[in-house]
Amino acid sequence: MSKTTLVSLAESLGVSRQTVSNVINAPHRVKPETRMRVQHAIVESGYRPSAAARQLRTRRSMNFGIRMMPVVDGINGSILDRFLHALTEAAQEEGYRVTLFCADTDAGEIRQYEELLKVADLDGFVLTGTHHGDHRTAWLLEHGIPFAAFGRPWSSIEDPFGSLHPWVDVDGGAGTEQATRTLIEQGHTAVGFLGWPGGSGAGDDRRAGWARAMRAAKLPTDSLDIQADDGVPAGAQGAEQLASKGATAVVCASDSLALGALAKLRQLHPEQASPALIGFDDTPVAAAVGLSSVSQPTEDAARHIVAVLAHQLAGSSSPHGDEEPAPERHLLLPPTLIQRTPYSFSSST
Amino acid sequence: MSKTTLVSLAESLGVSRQTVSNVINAPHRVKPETRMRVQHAIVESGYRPSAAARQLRTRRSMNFGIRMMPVVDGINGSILDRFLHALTEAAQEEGYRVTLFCADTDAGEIRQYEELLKVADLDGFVLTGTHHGDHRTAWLLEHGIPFAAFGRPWSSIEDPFGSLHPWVDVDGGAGTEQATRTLIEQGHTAVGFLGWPGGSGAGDDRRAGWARAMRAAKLPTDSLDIQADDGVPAGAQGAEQLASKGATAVVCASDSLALGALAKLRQLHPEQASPALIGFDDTPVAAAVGLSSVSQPTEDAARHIVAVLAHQLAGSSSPHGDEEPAPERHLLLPPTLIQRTPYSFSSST
DNA sequence: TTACAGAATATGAACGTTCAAATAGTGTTG
DNA sequence: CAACACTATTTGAACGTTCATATTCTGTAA
Repeated sequence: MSKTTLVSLAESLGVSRQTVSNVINAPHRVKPETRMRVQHAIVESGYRPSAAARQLRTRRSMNFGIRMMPVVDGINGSILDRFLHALTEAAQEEGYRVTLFCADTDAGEIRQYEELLKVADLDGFVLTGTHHGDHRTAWLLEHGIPFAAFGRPWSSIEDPFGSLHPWVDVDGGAGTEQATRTLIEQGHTAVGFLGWPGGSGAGDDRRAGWARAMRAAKLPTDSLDIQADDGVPAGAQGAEQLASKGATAVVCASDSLALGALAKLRQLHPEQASPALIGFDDTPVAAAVGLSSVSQPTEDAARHIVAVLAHQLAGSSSPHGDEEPAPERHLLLPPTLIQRTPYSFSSST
Repeated sequence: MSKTTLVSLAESLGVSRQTVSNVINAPHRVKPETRMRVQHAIVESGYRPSAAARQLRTRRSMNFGIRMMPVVDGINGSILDRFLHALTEAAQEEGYRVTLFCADTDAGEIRQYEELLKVADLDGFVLTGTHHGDHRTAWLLEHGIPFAAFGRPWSSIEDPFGSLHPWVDVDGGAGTEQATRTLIEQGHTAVGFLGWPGGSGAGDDRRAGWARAMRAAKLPTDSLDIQADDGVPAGAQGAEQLASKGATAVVCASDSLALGALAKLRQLHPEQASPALIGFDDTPVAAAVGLSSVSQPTEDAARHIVAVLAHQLAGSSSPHGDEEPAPERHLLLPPTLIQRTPYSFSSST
């Protein structure tokens, strides 16, 4: 039971290796009858073409890379898990594999690109955590390396849809806007926003969504906008400030902040079991404590990223008539508001 | 600036390809003078050997696979992030790459093994989530595929150190034991255990640690042992039961359970800002809410797994005198108790 | 029947590396 | 100085594909 190869399989069938190869890569070139016969033998023998040999010849590895960011907070980073899983799954379905790599900085990431392109012949990359002044996209574009980003090109945010590279992102602003609107509809007139200091792209976007909803309802936003570094303690502190300014409801830029706010609001208003509070990212923690949160369609985003990347890769090798319709190169997905009632831990449970 | 290859580099130096190859793979065979010259040229040109060509010839890909488990809870799963990051980093340092793959079931995982071995020529695998009646290890052993597991072989738990395959695990029992002891030293005599239903390997192990500490202190364990499915609500419920049985402190099998317990205990004893409570896994949530927790040395585990796997892979190709001392094939790492004071969210913050 | 076009299949070469074996170089020794 | 034992370097072949081209087959028209 030695290894099946193109040649050994061809010999045992009395055809040439190229015919077997064609059955796999260009079935239309083979007479239906032979094709069937070969296909049957392929299944029978469990033959799989060697990626290495194929890669050596075609210079394509059917493999793309994604960087593991250094673990920071983890509470928000945990959505990466879902993303990575969905990405791997989608890639697998399209016949691609996902290779991980580490880098501490963007510069380090670029160095890894060079390395991986030469050594492993990666076909492309998936970028996450795009930000202002991101050098990675420029480098990749310049070198003509296929890639797709999870995150808008914040550097040229005036016209993200005119961007040269494909990206997929979640419309955070629409999420906070909806969250705010929901709270307003529930009767709140002083909805505070608890977000990060300005300058962080995603953070500003989420803040803008809140402001839009407030303006649309002709409600004042003055002094209801708190800037706090991400984290539970800062969330508690911010919630306290907002409460003192008269806010009766709070929209947060992250679940970490919301978690702190939840604890603080409960402390301030013990009579009120379910504070009017909405977090962001729908992390496991939010689900765990029953916190309403804006949920990003991570799976959809991952799937689309793979689609865009795969289309780009396939397109470059066979520039003839398109079979598949080209997936959108720039896609802004709407998030979903997950409404929950915080667990009251009442004795009746 | 066309691609540098072994041949092009050799030509420009006036040596043969094999000499350059030797400088890379067996430097001792090359005269120091030539070696220097070649090494310099390699750096100069930024030459990197093609993984595909190498793999085709040597049948080794310097690549191992790890499965992305379906996302379940997430609150505990988030330690996977840290593990994966550390694994990738360690692998990278040893010259290996990490390929992800998905499977819903163990059987699916085995199917992927077959596929990946044939197609991508993966050199080995890292297993996570070992459990009773795990078929994966048997399959891999049977087929002679190198692998290392994160998790003891629970199926043959009588003699884990006699196991045929290498594994690394964290001594959960030692963790809960230490946690319990710490609480006892603080004066508690009725320390409850809030864990999962029996039969889950890791869960039983953690329960046993608690029981050991209690027995050692000659304290009764009757009715202080609660079995609950993982999750925040179940944690709250369990904590309430324990409180009604007179427990003044609680050790939990997971942070999810502890999080629920924390909320419940605060509700039951509002005067007591910091309930005597210890969780497990030191997840980001625990850090966020200031919950004491047993921390697994995930990074060390990952690093050791890579070491064992790399040693196994290197060993099989060069069975001569060992340079590196062989890393332990079976390793039980002690966890660390991280003590924290739950955030009180007091106005003074 | 012959010639010819088009479909179907087969053959040689190449991708970039390492292995195995051959050749050239360098002292050492009788 | 010839024979030898090493060390250092080179050469041919092979890994398993796909590309480009060549060959064979089949049917149709002259």
